[in-house]
Amino acid sequence: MCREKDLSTKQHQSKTHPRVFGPYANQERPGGDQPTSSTRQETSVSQRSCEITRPDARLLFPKHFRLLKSREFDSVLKSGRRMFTRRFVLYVGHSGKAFTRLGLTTSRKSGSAVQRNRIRRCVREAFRLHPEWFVWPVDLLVIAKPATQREPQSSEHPQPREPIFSLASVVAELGPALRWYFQRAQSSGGQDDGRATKNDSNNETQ
RNA sequence: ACACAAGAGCAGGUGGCCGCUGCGCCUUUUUGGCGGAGAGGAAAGUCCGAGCUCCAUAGGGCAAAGGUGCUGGAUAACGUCCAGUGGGGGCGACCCCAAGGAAAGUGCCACAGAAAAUAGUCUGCGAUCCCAGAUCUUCGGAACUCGGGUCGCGAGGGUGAAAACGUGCGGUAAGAGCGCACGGUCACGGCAGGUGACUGUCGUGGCGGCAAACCCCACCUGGAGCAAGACCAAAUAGGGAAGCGUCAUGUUAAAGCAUGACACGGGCGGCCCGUCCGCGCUUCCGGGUCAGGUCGCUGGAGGAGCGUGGUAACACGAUUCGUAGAGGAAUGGUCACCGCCUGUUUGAUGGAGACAUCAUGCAGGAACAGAACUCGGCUUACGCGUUUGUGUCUAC
RNA sequence: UGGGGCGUCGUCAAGCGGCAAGACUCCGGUUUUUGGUUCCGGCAUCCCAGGUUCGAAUCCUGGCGCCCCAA
Repeated sequence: MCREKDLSTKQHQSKTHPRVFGPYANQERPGGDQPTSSTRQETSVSQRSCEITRPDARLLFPKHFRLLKSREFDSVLKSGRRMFTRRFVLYVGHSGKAFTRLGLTTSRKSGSAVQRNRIRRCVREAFRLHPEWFVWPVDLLVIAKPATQREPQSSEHPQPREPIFSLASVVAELGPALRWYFQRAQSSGGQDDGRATKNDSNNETQ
């Protein structure tokens, strides 16, 4: 756990976001193909400006697109693939429905009620504006990290105004992670490797 | 100009696009469209008081536990608010006070100090006696010093946060509230004022502090809380409600009826009175649990201005307004413009200058903080401008 | 949401009005050729702010933080 955190912070300081997940792919498949090199360079920041004023598609987010029940949360937590970013922990599991559902968890350690509302709204808006992230329907669970772990290099920054949540920062953080997930799952032969990836990730964390 | 005190207030605005949750209407009855609404002064902390809901009687008495504590009023109620009394702080505007009882009782007051509370004696003051010394002597003694014994005293020194009311005079062998005058404070009584706390005055008597130490006095408090609770559906599993206590005697063929006696255990979150329940049988069919749904769920001790009454809190009257209801938890994201503040560039005006005002460009900032049943308060967090008042300085 | 409990040195903690014990750690010194051990010394805003008291870690009030429980 702490080893991965050190890895992610070090990668973040070098400002190469998509390479955060590089070591995992190499470790799991030592002699395999690497198809992610061609699409690694395109980032979601360039697509963001045109998507806001896109007039052709309605980007709705009704209630049944969300995870509502406790056992739905438990099933995603038990059988989903776990990923880490700088401020979130992601669980991606199989959706039984024809659409992608989103679940959010912000504990009391991640800030006051105003900050928790801010985190949920930003993540929900990023989920709503980017349906092209999801190649097939999944159940996505986003857990916010505590405020102390969220900003590991805050002592080096003199200004305390830096860790404010904005939509652009959330999109820049979640987009590459989900794109890497779908590319790797597609290359390994479809959606049936949820168990295997979960076991692999557990082996890596130890 | 600076520093402060009190009061009332606001919580940047407008528009475009894309979204979320209720409500109403129309189509469809999966859904879609239109209209309109959508966080706060503290929504927070959960510190008090209530509404509302349930709990086997919330019925009485005693006790325990907890809370409150100057007076009068306001209020549904309050530990809240208003007005006053007393005390304290500040030069002042003004602010603060859990502010009953130490004369009901118990207890404590470390260290220091003689003594920390029925006063007492380390240094002391004084009287008297004894011993010794030296001086004077009319040889009888006189007065003094040192030491010791007895008695009286509560003044001075020193200690301490606090030393047995303070100061002055009298008084005495020495002294002492021992007496007197003035003053402080407390209790009681009289008179005057006030609804009252209390104030003024006179008289009598007294004089350590601590009750946010135990306690005493007066008053108040049943408990749990909307995840309370009600209904519906499904599954699981066997229980739930109502009636009947026992014995003896009398009567009766019996059942039954009447009278009398008696019993244990448990419940009513302590005890007593009081009251309810029991084992088994009979009759009836509903009952419990659960992040399933619906209701509870927002119109209420509601707000605004006006009039009347009241010093005020507040009350009354009529008018007017319509004001969030989520449930893994909505009330948002983004862009543009305007407005505010700070820093800075340039220009203009005023001025000797410092600097001030206006215009313009750039950069940055805009606090504390998110309803979970609802109200009345308290406390805490925090940005801004404004009104009134006080003090100091400078100028006229 | 509701109900409980606790904050004392870097850590574990005692102390319930009168000098803040102790153990481990750390720092400085001593012993030793050196290290360890031993010995000596040091290191506290008693979570914060007010109040009661002569005097507060303790008593009272209000905040802040942490932990636990019920669903």
